[in-house]
Amino acid sequence: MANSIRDVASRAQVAVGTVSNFLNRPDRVAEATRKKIESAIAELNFVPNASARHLRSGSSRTIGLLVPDITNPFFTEVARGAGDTASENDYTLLLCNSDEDPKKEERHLKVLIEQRICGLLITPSFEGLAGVAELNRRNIPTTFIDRKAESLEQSSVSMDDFHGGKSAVKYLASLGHTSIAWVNGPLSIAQCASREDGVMDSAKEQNVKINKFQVNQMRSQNGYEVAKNILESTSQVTAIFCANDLVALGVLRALLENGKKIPTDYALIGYDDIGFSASASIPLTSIAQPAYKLGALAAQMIINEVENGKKFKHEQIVFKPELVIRASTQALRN
Amino acid sequence: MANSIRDVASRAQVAVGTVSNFLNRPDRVAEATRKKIESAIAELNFVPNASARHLRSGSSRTIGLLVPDITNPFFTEVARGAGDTASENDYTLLLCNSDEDPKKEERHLKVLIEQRICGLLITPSFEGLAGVAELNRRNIPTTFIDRKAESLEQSSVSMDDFHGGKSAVKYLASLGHTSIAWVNGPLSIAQCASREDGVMDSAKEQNVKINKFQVNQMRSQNGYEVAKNILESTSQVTAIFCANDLVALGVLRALLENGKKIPTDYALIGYDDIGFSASASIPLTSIAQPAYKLGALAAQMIINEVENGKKFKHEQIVFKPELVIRASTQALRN
DNA sequence: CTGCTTCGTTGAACCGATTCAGCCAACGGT
DNA sequence: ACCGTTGGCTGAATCGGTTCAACGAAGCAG
Repeated sequence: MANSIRDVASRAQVAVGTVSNFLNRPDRVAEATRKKIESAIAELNFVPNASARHLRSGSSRTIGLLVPDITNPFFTEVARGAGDTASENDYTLLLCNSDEDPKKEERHLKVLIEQRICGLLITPSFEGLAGVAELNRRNIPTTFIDRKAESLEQSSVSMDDFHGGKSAVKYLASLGHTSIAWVNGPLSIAQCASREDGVMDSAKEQNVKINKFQVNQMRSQNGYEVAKNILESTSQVTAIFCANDLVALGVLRALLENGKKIPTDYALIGYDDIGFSASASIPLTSIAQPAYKLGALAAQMIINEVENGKKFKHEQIVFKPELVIRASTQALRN
Repeated sequence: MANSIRDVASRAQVAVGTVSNFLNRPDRVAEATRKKIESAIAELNFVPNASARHLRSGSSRTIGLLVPDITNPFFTEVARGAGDTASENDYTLLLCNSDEDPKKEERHLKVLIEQRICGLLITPSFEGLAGVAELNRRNIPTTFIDRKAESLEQSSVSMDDFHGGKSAVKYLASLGHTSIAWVNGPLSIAQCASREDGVMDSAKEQNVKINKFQVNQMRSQNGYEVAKNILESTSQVTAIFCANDLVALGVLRALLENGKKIPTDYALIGYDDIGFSASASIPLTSIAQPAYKLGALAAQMIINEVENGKKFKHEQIVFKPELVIRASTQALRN
């Protein structure tokens, strides 16, 4: 049932080395031989064994992708991009979800090392993960996604979060809003910190007042809960900017339940531009991040690094996010 | 850098076989020896090579999961469940997304065979996939997810779609609705066909009139588009039941844009109960499917089958979906 | 005709684990 | 004292590919 390359060789009356050449460098095999091998493979229903191949060749042609929350459509898109690119280049993508749990993350990292992945794509959610250091020690190329690498020795594909935060506030200011609620996640997450810097920077420039609110996790439920605080707060904000769309959708639901009208009572902006934002009942204005592209490019970069070794020069690519205007924002009437 | 079991053996002054025993059956190794090996492993930073292990042992401890749309939160949850269960049992999960494209599906199947997966979890979206037949020929256990296996020789974990369709209509009838729009996906998808059977069965029982509508893909955008047809249709439906939540959310958006009120003008029900439905701006009544559980159980079953071989007896497990009532439905006023 | 490439092919060694027959105490029963 | 058993350990063979030195044949130049 499980046929080996030797079965193919004997059936095609050639040496095993020739079959291997046929598989990997078909141009080195003469036409006639090629045909014999082709039909032998077809008759035996032969499919090469990836483990054996990896073992001897030393290269696994497998790249790992470790994301903190596969439930978030943003990462789903990243995974699609990375997966497609991997497939196109005949690499296998091993997708792991840590659920924002450092223990799971470490365990996955260990499995990835056992699999001898040739490269890792990761959105680091914790600082100083032991597993990542381990990867470095083993010289396994690592590329950060959605997080800029500090070291020039490492590649990353990330977004300009400062710019994203800044442009949202600038846009709201241009609509006439002067008092804005800013709902952020934990500042320990690098992305959140940068967005906040952008927000504050723009606020100063535009002479706008920012009211800060905070959620512990960037999920819809947390947005729903924090909305009460916004409604109860004394300061009369007229616009709300949330650090991601999930939170914004939660806020949106809470506001509507309280009889508020969007965008008339409050303008609302999210971040990420996940698919659901466009088809939310009040389509959400959002800061769009090209998630698919992020994943695809990161995969391409790590493949280049794997294949070119020393010659490869690391890059820290930063995309500018784009404001996508929808129904949840409009000019302030007064 | 890449240490082998032999390096460990020589460092610990034992035979390679002993190290292998330590790794796989620690109870057969004496306490003193165990300690020597442990410290050798720690000093050398040794991590076993999965490829070598798989090659010799014949078992890959890898299970494949092939889903049609990783973008759909339902499948994301399935993947989480399967992934967690796999991890807990020291299996590796290889998650593949076919994007509803038969070509991609076949390619992934080929890769999975190369990887010599010991079991496959799949939500078949096309009939008679060549790749699946190939798996059978190679005696690789396959478990269907969200789709009942026809053969008693095959396991499956699925939902009672007939019941789901039936209970939604029954519930709407109990609210006083007598004219219902039923928005279904392609009948070639088994789940859609069964739900429709349930809908029609219940309609007859409850003496309710069903207006059928159809979408080609079960995504939000398609729901948005089909809503126009519903609004323009001459028959005065007072309730709308959609074959999944994504479609229902699209319909919801279109209705609200047209100034309709939910649930007063129309009652609306979706299917799947994805996370977004609860936090949609009009929280959606939906037929809940335990996606995480589906994935987790399917993984557990395939692992049992892999480990128990012939002794294993196949099961076709069918869950009953549950109606979750939220704000998008209420009793008809008249 | 000889020497030099080039092309296509060969087959043994090797990658790093697991497996298993076989070995050597140590121990207990008679 | 002898034998059988058991527990712990050994190391060569093996899994199924890739790699590479070597080789024969063909083609070509001088």
